[in-house]
This record gives sequence, structure tokens and C-alpha cells, in this order.
Amino acid sequence: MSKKEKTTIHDIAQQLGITASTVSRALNNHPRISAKTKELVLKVAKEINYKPNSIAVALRNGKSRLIGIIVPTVNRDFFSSVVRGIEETANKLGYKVIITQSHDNYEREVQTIHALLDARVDGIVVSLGKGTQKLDHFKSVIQKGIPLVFFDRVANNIPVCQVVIDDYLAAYQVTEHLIEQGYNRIAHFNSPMNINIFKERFRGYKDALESYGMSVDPALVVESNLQLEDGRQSARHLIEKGIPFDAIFSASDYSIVGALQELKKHGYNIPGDVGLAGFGNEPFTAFTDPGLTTVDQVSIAMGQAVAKLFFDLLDKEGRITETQKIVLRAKPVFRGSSQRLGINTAAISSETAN
Amino acid sequence: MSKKEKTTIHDIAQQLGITASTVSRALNNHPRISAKTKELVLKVAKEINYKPNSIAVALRNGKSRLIGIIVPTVNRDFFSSVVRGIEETANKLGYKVIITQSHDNYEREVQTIHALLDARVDGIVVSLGKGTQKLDHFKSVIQKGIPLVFFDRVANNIPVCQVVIDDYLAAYQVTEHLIEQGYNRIAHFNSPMNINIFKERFRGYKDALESYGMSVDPALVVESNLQLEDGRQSARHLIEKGIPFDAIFSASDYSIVGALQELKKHGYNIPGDVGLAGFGNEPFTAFTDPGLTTVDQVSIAMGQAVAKLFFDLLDKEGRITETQKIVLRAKPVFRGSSQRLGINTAAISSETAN
DNA sequence: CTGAAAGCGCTAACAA
DNA sequence: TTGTTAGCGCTTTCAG
Repeated sequence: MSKKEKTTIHDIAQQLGITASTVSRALNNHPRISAKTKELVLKVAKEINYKPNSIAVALRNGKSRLIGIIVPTVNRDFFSSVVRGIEETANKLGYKVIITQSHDNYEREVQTIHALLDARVDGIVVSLGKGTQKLDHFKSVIQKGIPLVFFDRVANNIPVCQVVIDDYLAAYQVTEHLIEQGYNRIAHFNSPMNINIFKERFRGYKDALESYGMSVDPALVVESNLQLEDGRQSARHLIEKGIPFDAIFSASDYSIVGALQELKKHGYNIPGDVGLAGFGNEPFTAFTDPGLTTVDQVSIAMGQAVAKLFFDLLDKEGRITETQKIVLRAKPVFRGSSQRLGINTAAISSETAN
Repeated sequence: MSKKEKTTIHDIAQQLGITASTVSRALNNHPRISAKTKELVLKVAKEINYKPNSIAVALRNGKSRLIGIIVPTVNRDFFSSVVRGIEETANKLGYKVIITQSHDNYEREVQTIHALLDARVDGIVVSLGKGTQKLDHFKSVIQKGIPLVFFDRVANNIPVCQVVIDDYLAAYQVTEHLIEQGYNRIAHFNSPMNINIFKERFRGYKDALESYGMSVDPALVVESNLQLEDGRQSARHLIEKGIPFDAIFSASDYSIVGALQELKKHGYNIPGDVGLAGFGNEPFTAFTDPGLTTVDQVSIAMGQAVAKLFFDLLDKEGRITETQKIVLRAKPVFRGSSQRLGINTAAISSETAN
């Protein structure tokens, strides 16, 4: 029906009275091929609109030029930015990217790994789901010598290259900032801490308190899944139990928004009565009233770092001798929700929006 | 070095003293194969951990079981939900999905189409970028008989299956709601309207006004790229030019948030002085203060509809005889930003959060 | 500098 | 029910 002209190198060869192998060489500009032939081949190729069949190439070469990415969700500024960074580098190098989402579900993560392996990807980039405890599904990837890079949500008990931010330092800085603003009953919202980043954020919080002569009050540490509704509940929990607090540092922007809503509903003044800080610098943290203090996870830089690390690994073709760990410096972003001393407001004017 | 046991059907065949073709048939449970052989093959396959090489299968069968999706950005609740819907159906059917982002950039969209074609995808699902005017890059897809489905941001001047929401009706309903709330100088933020959805939203706005005996005041229609900052600027524009207005209906949630911030900065009371409504039901519209009235684009339903339409098409193997258009009903979501008469508040209590 | 031939792993006529 | 054979489109030794 339709013009199904599946043009192949043989078509070019025929038209030029040469062999397919010569065409192949010309197309890949092999060194020992005459300039004239090369030119002719290229010309005909253009004329008949020849496109190499990447599947045949993949089969022949044993590499698909496909790379797999697994993230918890793509609908998050941080993840989508990192993905974009990887994607751009990948495309530049002639690779295509298969993006998949685990939705923080362990089963799905395992399935996805197998699906990617089935698809014969040349390498895999992963940010772990919250539910992931066992890491067996990655062992087969490593054994097969397939390049593997973890980012952000990583695990330590597995020898694999990774890119992270300094969660500890950022958490320390934000907590310190709250202390400097005069808050001294600082609550902390966190996740059941399987994953490194959450442990680190807690450590930063703890150490900052201790540096200032305070200590962690277990009653002020509330664990949840850190979604919006969890933040609401956690805030309500503190209020209803009558646990005194004058600030909250959450390991996630989502739950701090929930807390903000709940606190406002209960008539608290932010940042007068309670100071708030989140983590992630999701765009909406600039939309709330007041704007939320948070931590920017330098997603662009991370995407670039991941891509570089990954393609370096790919060059080594599985001949991996060491596992690199790259730590990037995150950027605290101070907005209205945590500033009651009138300091720094000039620097953040446009973001606090009243 | 590593256990690179590339197990193939030949390994199984050898171990069982049969031929590769028999193994192949057993694996695909061909009807005319003995139960015993089938069983044995399956057993050995499991033992040596055989995984079919999908690339070889693809080359042989001429289909990659890969489908390509192009969206403006994945970092948007609507798009990521639709993508998720497609992904789930696809995976269930043994297809993998390559997700790509055009970032509303025409060049990139064209490139991506070619990249997907190069990757030999079996079909393509697209939501157009804002910059896209020419559609030539899709013609080659159609000519090749590759299933193609547009969703949400579609074009009419090309014969292709599509899934959309009833933008017109939703815009009409929201505008009507504003009118019923007593607003009568309703501004409209829109995009330079290349894309259908924006035209339709404008039409709905216009027709609602006219139904109530008003007409469109060109001074109240402000065009921009509809991002957050654009919304700020558009609001500032109205204020500074002294154009009287008491409500804004924006074709995008992002720009209405910008407007909200700007108006609050200038001391306007929302919804008392100015009523606001956006479009998209992005999660953050529930985070603002007050919550924003908007339109839910039923992303889950759309994902399902797209998947169904797409795989129906795939079944027909390019033998496309008609172009279906599926129109879904969108859901207006009324929140605090547009309700000054105290109506309906019960129904939206939890979402308005004070 | 180019050709001939083999093969990546799989499937599907055609035979038997 | 199973085996034989050929070939998807490409790359790459090995010869010339």
C-alpha cells in the first residue's frame, strides 16, 4: 500500500555496482576506502533516503545503543531534570534512552530491571525506590558487566558507581539556619530510613542541633512517607499531642507543604510562630505563601555528572575496576517560611512574593 | 572475566539433542509440538537461565516491540500520568516505551521523530509542542504506515487518530462559574493559539460571555507563553495599564499562579477583589492560598484511552481506514480562588485549606 | 582499496 | 511432530 521502501545497503550497492560491504565501509567511513566511492555512496544514500536499520546493527555488534533509566517517578522536578541531562548527553552520543518509573514499588523495580535487560540495554541508571531493601536484582546486572550507575537514592552495600548530593551538609546548614533564626524546638519529618539520603538528612539535623548544644528530642522526629497528606498528618500529630515545637525541617518538600497548610488552618503564623524548611526545591515551594525554605538538589549538575560517569563506564566496556562516588554540593534556598529576623530578605525578595 | 553466558536457543537444542527450530517453537508454544518436548525445553531454558534476545527477534520479525512517546515535558502531572497509563498497558502487552521530551521546541520534535524512526519503533504517541506549526515530520510516519496517535495537544489539519478533552466545554463551564460568582470583567490569559486546545479554551470563554450578554474585550485577552513568570507579567500588565478587571481565567495553571502572586503583592484580595481560575489541575493548585479553581484533565482516563486507541491501531498493522477522535469530558474543580459567594464550599472543604 | 563469505539469534516456509 | 534451510540487515575477518 504505502511506500514501504525498506532501503538497505544492498540497494545502494546494486545501484552503484559494488558490494554491500563496501557500502557499509563507506557509510562508516572506514579508513581504507576511496574518497570517490565514499562520496558516491553518500550521495545515493541520500537520494534513496537510506536509514540504517539500528536493530540489525545492534544484533551484529552486540550493543543496542539503548540505555535504561529507572526513577521512582518522572513527575518531579528533580528527577525529570536529571533525566533530561542524561538524555541530552545520550542523544548527542547516538544513544536512545528508555525511561521507566518504579513508583517506589520494589516489585516494579525488579520487573523493570528484567525488562531492561530483556531489551538488551547497554547500561542502566537508577535512583532507588523507597520500598527497595534487597538489591539482588542489581547483582545480575553487575555480573553481566553492564554499566550501572546509581544517583541520589543510592545504597551503600553494593559496589556500584554513584552520584549524590551532600545531603548531610545541606541538612546541617538548613537546621543551623533555623537555629540562627531563633527556633529551638525544631521538629524533623523523615522517612523510615532505608535509603541513604534520609539517614544523611537526619544526621545533618542531629549534628547541627548538637553543635548548638541541643539534642534530638525523639518526640519531635516524625516518620512518614513524606507525601503531602503525610505532612498534614504529622503536623496534626504534633499539635494534637501537645508536643511543643517552633519549627519543622522536613526531608521532603511535599510533606512540608502539607504541614504549612495544616498549620495555617490551625491559625499558626508562618514564620512568626513556626519556621518551616523542606528539601528538594520543587517549583511549587516558590508558589506557597510564604515561600518555603528548602534545598536545591542541583539537578542539572547531577544529570551531567551522571551522564559523564555513565559514559565513562560504557567506554570501559564493563572492564570496571573501581567504583566512583561523586558528591555534589547542594544549595540551601532561604525563603520566607523560615526567616523571622528580617535577615537576608533582600536576597530573596522576588521569591517570597509578599 | 564475568560469566558472560550468552545462552541461546542453540544451547538448549544441543543439551536436548534437538534442533533450534524445535526449541523456538516450544518456547513460543507452537500448536504442533509435543507436550513432552515443550516441557523439557522449558525446563532446560530455566536451568541455564535463557532469555530470548529481543534484538534478534526484532530483526527477524520486523517489529521492535518498542513504542515511542513524545511529550512537551514529562515534568507535569498531566503528561506524566498519561505516560504512565500508556506505559502500563504497553508493558502488559510486552512492549517497551521510549519516552522523549520536545520541551516545546519544534527542532527537537523533528529530531525526536527521526530518532524514534531510526530506533524502529512500532508506533508513536505524541502531544505536540507549542512551537510546532509544520507537521511534515509526521507525514513520513503516516506514509510508512506506522501507527500514530495524538493526544491533548493535537492538530486538525492532519489525518491522525487523537484523544482530547472537551476544552471548549470546560472553558465554558469555568467562565460561566466566574460569571455566576458575580465577576463581570473577566480577563483571559492564553497562548498564541497555534494549538487547538488553546483555541478551544478561548472559544469556551467567548461563548460563555456571550451567553450571558457580555462580549470579549480585547484589552482583557492577554497572550503569553503561559509560564509562571508570564502570568506575573500579564497580571502586572493589566494593573499598570489600568485596565479594569475582576477575574482572570487562564488557559494554564502556571500562569494563574504567577497572577495570584502578583495580585497578592499588589494587595488584591483573592477571591474578594479578583477571582482566579486556571486549567490543568496541577497538584500545586491545591497548595496555594487560596486554592485555585481549575480544570482536571482526567489524565488517567486519557492515558487509558490513548493506550486503547493505539494498540487497536497496532493490531491493524498500519491498515488504517479511518481516523478516530475520542473526546473526554474534563472536570472543573472549584476551589477558593473563585468563590466569593460562599456557594459550594462544603463540597471542596478539604481542598481549600483555609 | 574492494569482494566474498560467514554469522549475530531467531523464526518460518518447506520438507519429511 | 520435528528437521532443514534460508534470511532479516548489517559488519568484519580473510583474501585478493
